[in-house]
Amino acid sequence: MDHPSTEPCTCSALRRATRAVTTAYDAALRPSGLRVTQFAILRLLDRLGPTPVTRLAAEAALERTTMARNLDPLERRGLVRIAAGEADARERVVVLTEPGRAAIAAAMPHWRAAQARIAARVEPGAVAALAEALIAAS
Amino acid sequence: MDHPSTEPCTCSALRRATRAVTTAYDAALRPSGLRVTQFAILRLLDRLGPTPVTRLAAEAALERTTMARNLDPLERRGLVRIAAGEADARERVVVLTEPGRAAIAAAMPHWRAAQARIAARVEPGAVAALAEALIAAS
DNA sequence: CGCGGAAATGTGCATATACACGCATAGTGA
DNA sequence: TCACTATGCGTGTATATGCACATTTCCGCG
Repeated sequence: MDHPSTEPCTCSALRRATRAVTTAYDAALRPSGLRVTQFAILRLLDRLGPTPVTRLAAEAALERTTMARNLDPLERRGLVRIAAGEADARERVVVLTEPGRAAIAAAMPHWRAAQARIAARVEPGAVAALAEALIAAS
Repeated sequence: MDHPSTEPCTCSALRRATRAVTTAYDAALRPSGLRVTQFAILRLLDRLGPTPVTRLAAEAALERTTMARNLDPLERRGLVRIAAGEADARERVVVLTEPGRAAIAAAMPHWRAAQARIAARVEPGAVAALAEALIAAS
């Protein structure tokens, strides 16, 4: 081999696939005005109820500061509200608002469509399994 | 089901895995001063030789403007050089410099280590196959 | 040769992601 | 009560990513 630059990079392949899939989901969610990342945060919040930023980040396996910044556009649009913690003054508790709940509902059918389009060609379980394995390996 | 927010999102799972893997690769590449994205671009350039930005983006399946901006830090550090096209004045041809080549070489062992760590737990072929399927489905 | 469409870029804007620091509050042991 | 440590956050900086628009240059046709 004249060039070692031909060996495939697992990380790059993964990033590339993620870009493609994300673009597809974002396109599908377009009418709802949400991106898949934002939709995911809203859904998580819906599941967890009011949650401090750090815990929210942990649940999403996101860097804390990343989560905090990802919340900004959502707060600006009134989809979430951020309140000071009651027991602990350091905490900033994120709360899903009614408009936020409505945004989830509005986006849901588009999200399902995207999910279905992918599932038609790729076993969702396979993705989940591989994702888990990759996370464990990292 | 009281909450539809529990159904797993294929895209989010994938993004999460990619974050984890990227973090691992970036950590491994740390000593080289390159990120995995930058390393990938340099390697691509090494494979292709001098290439206009748009074609480089197409090869990497990256948005054109994204590629252009990803080149900025590399150019700033002198790892690539950007010259005006000779035949076509519109083109901006990206060229791998000697320091760029050296950077690849320096990063290579760290990259291999990261690759090996992942490969020990996850079949690289499986990732590649799934990535391809996902891209095709998007 | 001149014109109109196509191709290659650049720019502005918005979000996503993570690391290094620094601040404020909570909790704990002497 | 008073350090000391641990915890929850915010900010600064840098990169990564993509869309919408505007600009420049090329090329084929009349």
